[in-house]
Amino acid sequence: MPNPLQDVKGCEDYNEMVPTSHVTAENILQDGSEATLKHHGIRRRCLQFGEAASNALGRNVKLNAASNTMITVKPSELVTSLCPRRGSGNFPSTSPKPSGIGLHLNSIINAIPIDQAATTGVRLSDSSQGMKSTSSIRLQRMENVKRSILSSNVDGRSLVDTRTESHEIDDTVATDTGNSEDLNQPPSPCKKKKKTSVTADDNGCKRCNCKKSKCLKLYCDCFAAGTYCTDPCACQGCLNRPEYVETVVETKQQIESRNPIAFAPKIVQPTTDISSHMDDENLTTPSSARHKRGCNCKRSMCLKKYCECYQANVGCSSGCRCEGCKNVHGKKEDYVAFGHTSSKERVSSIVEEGSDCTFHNKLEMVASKTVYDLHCLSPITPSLQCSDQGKEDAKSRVISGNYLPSPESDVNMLASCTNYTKSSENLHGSEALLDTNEMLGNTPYDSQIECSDAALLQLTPLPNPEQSGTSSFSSVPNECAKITHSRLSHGCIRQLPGGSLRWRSSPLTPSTRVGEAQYLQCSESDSKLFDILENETPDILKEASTPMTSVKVNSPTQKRVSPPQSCHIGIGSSSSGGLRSGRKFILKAVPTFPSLSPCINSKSNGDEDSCNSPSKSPLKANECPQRES
DNA sequence: GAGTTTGAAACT
DNA sequence: CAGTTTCAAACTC
Repeated sequence: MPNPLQDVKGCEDYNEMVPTSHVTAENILQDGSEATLKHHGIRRRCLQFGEAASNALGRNVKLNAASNTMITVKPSELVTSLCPRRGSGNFPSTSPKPSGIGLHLNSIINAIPIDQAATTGVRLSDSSQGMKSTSSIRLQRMENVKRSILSSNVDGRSLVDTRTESHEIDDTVATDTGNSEDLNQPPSPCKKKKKTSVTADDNGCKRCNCKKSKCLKLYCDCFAAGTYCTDPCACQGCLNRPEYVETVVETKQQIESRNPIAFAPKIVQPTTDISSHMDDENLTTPSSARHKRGCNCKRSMCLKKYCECYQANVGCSSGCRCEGCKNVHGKKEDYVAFGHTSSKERVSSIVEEGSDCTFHNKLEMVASKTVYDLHCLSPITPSLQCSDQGKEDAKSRVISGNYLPSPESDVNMLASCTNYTKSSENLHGSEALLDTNEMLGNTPYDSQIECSDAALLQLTPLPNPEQSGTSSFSSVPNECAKITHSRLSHGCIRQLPGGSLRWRSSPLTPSTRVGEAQYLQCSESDSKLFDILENETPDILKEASTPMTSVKVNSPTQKRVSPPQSCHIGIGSSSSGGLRSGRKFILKAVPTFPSLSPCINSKSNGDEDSCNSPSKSPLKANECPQRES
């Protein structure tokens, strides 16, 4: 049995001794080795804007457990001075943050064929067998992680880039080249990566090639995804680095002020919509996911990656303003034809349904946040989580029964995770401090898959000043995790009273209003919820005819956002409120990364197994080869 | 690898 | 809010 302490130590080293390590370590100890691994995975990925920044700042960051926030104590000392420009190599010896490359939420990730996720989900859905395989996989990963840690300690390499344990082992070369030194330094001009048509690395992780934006605009995939640029990026004059955390945060805030959902995931997954139709009849749409704002293609006919919908492997919807749409994943016309309400209609319905405009706004915010979270979760996360909770039976039952069987299961689970994440708002501050990034953003790494409940609870807000003082639950029993987890399995989306969208920190946005009461509710009827939800789900699905419950026109260009509507109430009230509103929203995670690196496999094999959903074939043909190049 | 096309993001 | 510009990815040659 792996020694939790040992792993923890590894994690700490790996994470550059981030102050949160102690807390995490405690949790890990409590949760056992598996949890440890999960933590490990999560923590690995928590070094993005938030943690990475803290790393860069080193001493300047401290944790505020009570508020679930990470406070930059001396922002003024930032970076510009600390961090020499790329190539100077004088950074504080921060270990490489987890390469931001990777699952970029906003950058839609075609990196991973949706079907891969779907495949995984199916596998998991297979209750008994699925769980077994999951267990074995996890065990193997544990070994890999341990080896990675040991290896790291020995040769001084950071573990940060161990996106996936398997990668760690398989991609020795990559690790070697991407040592901490390299990762900590912006790519020097002379070292600039050769530009290729493929912006994703072998793991499907994206990297940018920005030249003028300094990677501080949404043009930059990394920035848009809420991740720092990393060595693989070939950007020039990049300021999207931990060293420039202050600049990054400011820019981010500026952008958010302009568009609160700027950093929200672009793909949303309605739970109930025509997806079945699409899948069955057209075999072109992997899921019912839709681009939240829709595309605006004029000449590409939504058949090229210029189209964000196409790129995300989703069909166009009524929200799109494309012309001559021929999106193989679903044409806009088809979407409308299947009865989806138009964006305006959705807005109207929202207004009608809610008496409080503010409330809806919040919902929208939450939706964005939710989506954000979803992207980072790998399809198998839920099962792993379940295993940790000691409620495996119930959880697995729920998962397999309601969600996993379908290709969208991963999405659902992700959505569930969102709930979970949101629930975590109420959790212990220190626990909630970590890894929001992971949850929010790129979770391409296997480590994400291994998120434990506890790990999920460790949400790390970005260094967003606005966030401080958010959480009111300073102490959260592990029970909470379990409880929330149970909710997680149901894909219920809870509202975040916090309202405003926070970059990466959204899940942690304090939700004292909803939080406590609901939390209690859930606690009381935790076990019942499974049954209740299971029974309800079918009805809900039937009721919901409109996947995109609402559309928000919030940008100058009238881009749309789909907020979650019904589940905000939480499980406790879901039976009457959220779920039965007939509009259950499940935000679809963009097919980020194949949990177990199926993509990698696919790369080498071109195998359909890894990229295989029937619906996906067109896409596959298009993308897998490309990635190989 | 250079150049072109495209559409999102940013700006006016 | 519409039109224009900027930008970087996607694409072509």
